[in-house]
Amino acid sequence: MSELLMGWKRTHLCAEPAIESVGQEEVLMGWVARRRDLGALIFVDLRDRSGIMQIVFDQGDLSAEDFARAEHIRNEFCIAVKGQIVKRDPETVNEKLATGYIELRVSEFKLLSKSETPPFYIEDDVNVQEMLRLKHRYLDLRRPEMQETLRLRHRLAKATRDYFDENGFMEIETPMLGKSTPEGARDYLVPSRVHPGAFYALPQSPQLYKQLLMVSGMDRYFQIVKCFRDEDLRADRQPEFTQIDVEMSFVDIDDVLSINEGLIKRLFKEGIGADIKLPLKRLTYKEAMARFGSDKPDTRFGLELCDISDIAKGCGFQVFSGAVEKGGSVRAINAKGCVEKFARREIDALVDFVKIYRAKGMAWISVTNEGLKSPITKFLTEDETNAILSRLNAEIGDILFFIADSDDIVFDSLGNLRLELAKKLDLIPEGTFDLLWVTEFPLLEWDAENKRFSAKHHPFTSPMDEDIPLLDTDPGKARAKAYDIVLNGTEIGGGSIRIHSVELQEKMLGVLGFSKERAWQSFGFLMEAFKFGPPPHGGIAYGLDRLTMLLGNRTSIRDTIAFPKIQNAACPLTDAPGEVEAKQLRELHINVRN
RNA sequence: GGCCCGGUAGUUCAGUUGGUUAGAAUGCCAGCCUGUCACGCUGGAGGUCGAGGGUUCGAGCCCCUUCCGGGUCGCCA
Repeated sequence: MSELLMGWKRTHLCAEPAIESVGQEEVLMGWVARRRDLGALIFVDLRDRSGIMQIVFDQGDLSAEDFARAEHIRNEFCIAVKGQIVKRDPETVNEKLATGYIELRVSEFKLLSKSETPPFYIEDDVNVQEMLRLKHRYLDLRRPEMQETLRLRHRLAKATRDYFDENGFMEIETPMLGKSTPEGARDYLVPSRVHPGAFYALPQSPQLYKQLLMVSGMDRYFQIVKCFRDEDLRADRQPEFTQIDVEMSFVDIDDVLSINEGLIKRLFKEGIGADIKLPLKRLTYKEAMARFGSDKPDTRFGLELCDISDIAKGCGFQVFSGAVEKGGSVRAINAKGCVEKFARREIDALVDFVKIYRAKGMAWISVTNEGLKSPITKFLTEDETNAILSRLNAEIGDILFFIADSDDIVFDSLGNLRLELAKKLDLIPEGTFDLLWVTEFPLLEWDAENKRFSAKHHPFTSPMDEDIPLLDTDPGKARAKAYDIVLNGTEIGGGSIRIHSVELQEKMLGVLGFSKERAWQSFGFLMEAFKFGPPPHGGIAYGLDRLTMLLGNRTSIRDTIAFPKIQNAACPLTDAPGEVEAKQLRELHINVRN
């Protein structure tokens, strides 16, 4: 028995005693959340991970010496109290507290440890700079809402393990120290002491290992696993993050989607008690882009995009006709009833907004009861204008916004304008969960900087069967057996059916600009394995942090991670990364330039 | 790497056209108080205005540089 506890044993968590416990002697341990000192009577809100119990120090119940000690208790002191659970008088019941109809009258207490005055109050509406919370993360994590978020995360992880276990999946660990491969994000590198000048890479995902496990006949694999990407951070992006990684053999797209819909249903149920209807909606990539300007569309509201390229094609407005001639398009959004809501100032602000997404400008037409107001109608014939109005179902009070450019810029800027408008117009319903699959992604995208194709998903993604011939003729047109799952406009997971033949894998790498030699140098171990009876296989990976963020209704991924990094990838609590001793560097054969 | 926003008591903020000793709330400390629950009352302490430089008789405020934090574009297969 611990010296410090002197034989005391905790009988309950703070919020556990209920009305049935009245009359019993209990021992609670926890932190002082608040103290109300009325002189000869002191109330303390005692907090632990279960919640709060009000405890009462009454001068009459304690020795003079003990009561004097109680007067020195301060916030965040860690204490143990022994006493009787009593029912509160009806007029002193606190409805706001789950335990508000009872309290503990202290007969004895122990100070387990003192606390300095905390730099911020430990409560849910904390309202301090996040940096301060992160420097004292151990205090931040005492806050009930942080504890609940981590509990949610735990429930999601547990539901994942239960679900996959019940469905014949096995959790298998894969190496953290792997091989750096070209393609994809920047790797975190780990120098090898034994191999001078050689480096391991921390995994960006266990992709290749899980494919090898399929070749091994593991059939159904999953893993909740840390992954690492050395790229710039965002509110929803951390350099180390956790994936729910899944792979299955002898499957095609529908098999993967259906087993994963089961997982999604389970996660929502056990995570937040929500019922999700199956099957989930599906949109092809093409349709998602055309209607929403995004491959992760938020379909909780309208404001869909409308293609007017055919009308704009030969029109007198050079910006419109030119964009179409160069192979781009002209598309528009009808902001219903916005004439009253947006003054010229706000319209100009929206024109600036789309420039973030490389749009060179944005045309607009206000349909007012005094006629059309627009900087562009003077370049259009009456027929063209009418055709546009009619295509967009324009009515008095509407503002139409137009982007003319290459398709990627049109989609990106209008897609984001759509989200911005929805925010401004308050069109997004709170508390609803909008889930859908986006399918038939393009296999490749053109990398203009390096003048070559790169894989939209990754180089191991299978083309759709009917598009395989396109690899030889028009690779840019080939669609992939790839799918993303989208929740409220955020991608929460993505995957694909993989290539499982040496020939197709070689061809794919060839399209990506790999010589046969370099392909084998980089991915030979995978293709070598494919020589030995690889099963058809595919899978998916989810971002557990993001999923927790969305289900927990948090705005930052950092709130779902116990010890997150800040924007410059440092840890404010430990000050990582830090310098190391010269000896360590010498052993690793590393010279650091200053 | 680019763009935007921010940095003033422990904390959250205010600070007028550049003008006296930089304020408020809360927290903290002390005293009083037996039914509070954001307890109350009285009193007190607490500031490198992120840092450096400049303009000025005078800078929290204007200018330049820089550091730090957040958001975002690029980037993130």
